Amino acid sequence: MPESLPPLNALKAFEAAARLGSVTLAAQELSVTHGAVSRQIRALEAHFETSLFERAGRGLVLSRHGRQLQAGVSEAFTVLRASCRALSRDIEDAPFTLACPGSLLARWLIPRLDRLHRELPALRLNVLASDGEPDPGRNDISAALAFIAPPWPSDRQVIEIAAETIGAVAAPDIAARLTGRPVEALLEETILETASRPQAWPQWGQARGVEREALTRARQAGQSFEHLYYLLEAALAGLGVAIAPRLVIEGDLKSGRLVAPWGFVETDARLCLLLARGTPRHSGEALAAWLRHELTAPA
Amino acid sequence: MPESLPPLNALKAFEAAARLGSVTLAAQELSVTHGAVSRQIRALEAHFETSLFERAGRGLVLSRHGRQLQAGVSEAFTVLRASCRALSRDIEDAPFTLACPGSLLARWLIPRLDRLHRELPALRLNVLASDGEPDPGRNDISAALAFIAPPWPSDRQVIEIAAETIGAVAAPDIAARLTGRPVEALLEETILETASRPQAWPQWGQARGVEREALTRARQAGQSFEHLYYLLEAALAGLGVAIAPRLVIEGDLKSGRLVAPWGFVETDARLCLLLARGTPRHSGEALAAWLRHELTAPA
DNA sequence: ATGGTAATGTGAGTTTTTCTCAAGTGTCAT
DNA sequence: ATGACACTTGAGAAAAACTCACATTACCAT
Repeated sequence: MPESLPPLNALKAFEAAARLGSVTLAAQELSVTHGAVSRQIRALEAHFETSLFERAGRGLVLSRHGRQLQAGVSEAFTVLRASCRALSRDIEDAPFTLACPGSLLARWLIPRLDRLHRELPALRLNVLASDGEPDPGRNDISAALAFIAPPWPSDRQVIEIAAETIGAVAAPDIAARLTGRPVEALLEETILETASRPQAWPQWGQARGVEREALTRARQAGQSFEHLYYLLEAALAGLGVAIAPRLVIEGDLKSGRLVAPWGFVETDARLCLLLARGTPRHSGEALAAWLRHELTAPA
Repeated sequence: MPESLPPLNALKAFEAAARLGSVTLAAQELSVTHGAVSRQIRALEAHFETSLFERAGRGLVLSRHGRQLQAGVSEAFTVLRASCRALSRDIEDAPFTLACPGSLLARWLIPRLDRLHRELPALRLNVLASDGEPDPGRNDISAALAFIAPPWPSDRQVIEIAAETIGAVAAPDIAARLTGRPVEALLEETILETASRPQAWPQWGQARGVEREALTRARQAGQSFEHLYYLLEAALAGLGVAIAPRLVIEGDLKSGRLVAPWGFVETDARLCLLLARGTPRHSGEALAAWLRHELTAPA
């Protein structure tokens, strides 16, 4: 059972003092007072029951035992410093891998990736689509972008980016029949939704005052898709009225390929960045700041 | 300026946990609770902003970064353990060098050296005569044996062995003229003393009730020697009456070569073992215990 | 010599770190 | 399910480390 190590902080003080030949200089290097270093060295001498330095008037000189100890300790500390430094560099240089729902990735993030790379080059961002679960169990993912509703998971850091707004959207030909008419007109159309967000229509409906029962019946008569991506393709193809986060379809609204006859409502969900364990906080904050800016900018 | 070392105690906990693959086992090895080790590892992960272990259900597995760190750290700790262990061994095995006043060495210690070596073989004792200063400035001396009066030096450990007793002694032919007579008979003899203990005669005289002035005059008429060793040779040669510690002349008393007509008195001085800086306390205590035993034993 | 400077050593009190205890959570095996 | 086991975590206690101020010692220039 390897034990029998001397107090390590005392060794650190000794190593510095031995290398610099001075308690005072060692104290400066370690950012403490000389008294602290002096005490640590005494503690080490007490541990070994020997004197490590000869007190030579104004300065210190290593004793025979001190020299012997320094040989091993300085070698060990050099190794330690080198490997810790190497690890820090590797961590610093590691690419930041962001998992992102496929639809958001394709429709919102990818068009902005070039600018993101230009404005945050140090991040060395990789993106990949996370279909299904928003939570990165995989080890090589630094963070995940996802719409999640409270309560947020407590086992990883969560950075809030923006509120989610959702709305009913449809291709222009369908929308033409709805614009300007009361919300109930919706019930005459084919309702499209995703299995992953069963609360989306009810939430929107409540905010817009659609009768709950009627909406449920209309949904049952409509169609459900596995992913938001397919839902949006269906809406674009004119199959019916879909419910979708504004963010994802922003481009489609602008180009006129989709229209939201009754606008958008805010939900309790938020667009969040979920940091994986061990992802540097500042990297996550940098990305979050960029995302926020990009969302509020007129662009 | 080499700095940028992670917290060393956290590294120690990490090293043990990585080597043993378990927080609990590491805690046992380090003699702390598993909670403490867990925290230290978290601190290290926070330092590097990465996760060093994958929490694999019931146990821990090193992550990629953890493995990278372990490589360097375990090497460094191996070096550290080896060199500290080597130093401890060297210190443990180092011979114990005792400085001792020449007269005490020759007349008391040397006759007992053989037994001392036999009874304390682990001490690996060397002895050398320290003429003059009782204080070992020399680096290769582990301890010094000396009669010293309070106050004792505060800058080194002092172990008290026994009270000093001194007495007036003379060769048998002189002593024959004194034995049985009052102390004042002393004043008619040649007084011998050492320059190194000018207080010896006055102390003895006061205890025995000799008039101070008369004694001072007698001393001025007598002879002073540089060392106790010469003083005793003079006494043995019948040059006069000497004052000497009982311990030093014990052998001479026993053999009848010296006689103490009025016995011995205790002084405020003590036979002490002065430990040099860095001498293991237990070595000093062992020697002191042996010396005490030898002094009180009938032998 | 004498005073100035520069270094280490140390006593007392405070701050910071680390540890323990106890409860919480998740996993595995029966 | 249930118990055993292992890691995590919050709060308070214990221990270590640090700072401050002063003491001590040696060197050096005047």
